[in-house]
Amino acid sequence: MPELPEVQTVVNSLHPKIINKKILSFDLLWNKTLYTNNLNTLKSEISKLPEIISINRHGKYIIIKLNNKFIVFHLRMTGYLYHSININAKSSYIRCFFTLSNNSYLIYEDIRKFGGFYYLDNLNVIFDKTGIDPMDINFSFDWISKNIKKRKKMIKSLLLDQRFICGIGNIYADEILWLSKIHPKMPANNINANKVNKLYTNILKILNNSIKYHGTTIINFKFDNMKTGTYKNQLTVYGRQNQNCKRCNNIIHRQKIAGRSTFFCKFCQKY
DNA sequence: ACGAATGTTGCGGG
DNA sequence: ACCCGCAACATTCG
Repeated sequence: MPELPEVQTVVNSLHPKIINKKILSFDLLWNKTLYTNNLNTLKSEISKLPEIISINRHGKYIIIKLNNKFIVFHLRMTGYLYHSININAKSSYIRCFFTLSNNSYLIYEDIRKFGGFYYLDNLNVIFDKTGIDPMDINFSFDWISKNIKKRKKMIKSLLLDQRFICGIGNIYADEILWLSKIHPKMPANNINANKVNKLYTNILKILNNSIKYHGTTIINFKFDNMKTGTYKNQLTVYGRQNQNCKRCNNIIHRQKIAGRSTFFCKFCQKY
C-alpha cells in the first residue's frame, strides 16, 4: 500500500499537528512494532519529555526527529499513522501510541502487523539500505543514466529495489513503465537513452501527480482522520487486467514478474 | 469452504 | 549479481 506518494501524504498531514509538540509517554500494544530492541531506553528517554523537531520522509520511511533521537516508521502494507485528540476504544488495530502535549496522541494502527518503527541515535541503518530518493536534488537524468547502465536485472525489479531508488512500489512501478512504454522485463542496461529519459521524467511526473491526489487508496491506505487518496481514479494500468490499454486499445496483461503482480500492455511496452 | 492473493521487506539458497 | 521462494499477519476474493 504505502509507497512514496502515500508516505508523503502522511508526513504532510502530520506535520502541522505534531511539530514542536512534546512526547509525554509511550505505550506499546504489539511488541514487534518496535523494530529496535530498546524499549527500556525509549521509555526512560521519553520520561525526559523530548520535543518533536521535524517530520520528513526518505523513500517509504517516515522520519520524526526528536532533540537527539529519531523515530523512523515504516508502514509496510497496512500501517496507519495519525494524530488524534482521543484514542478510539473501538479501534482494534492500534499497535502503539505516543501521548503528546495538549493531551493529543500520535497513534499507529496496523492490520497485518508488518509495519513498525525504529528508535535510533542516527539514520545510518536507514540510509544504508536505501538508494537515492526521487525527490532528492541529486536525482537527475544524469544520475539514472549513469547508474542504470550498471544493472542487468529486469527494470521492474530494479524499480522495486529500494537500494537503487527508494520510494517506488508495485503500483507506481507499473504506472511508470506503462507511461514510458518500457516492458517490465527489459534488462535495465538495455534501455536506450531516449527511454531512460522518459523513465526519469515519468518517475517524477507520476509520483508528484499522485501526491496531488493524496496517493492511491485501493483497500487500506488512510491518512489523517480516515481520509483516503484518490489517485486510484488516475491509474492507467495497475489493476486493469483484461481491460483495454488506454493508449493502443489492446488488452492489458497481468503476469507475475519479480515475484509481484505486474500489469502491462504487450503491444505498446515492447522489449 | 478454503486456498490464494494483497500495495513490503528481509532472508536464505541456488 | 540476480532470481526465487518464503516468512511476518489479517482479511478478502474466487
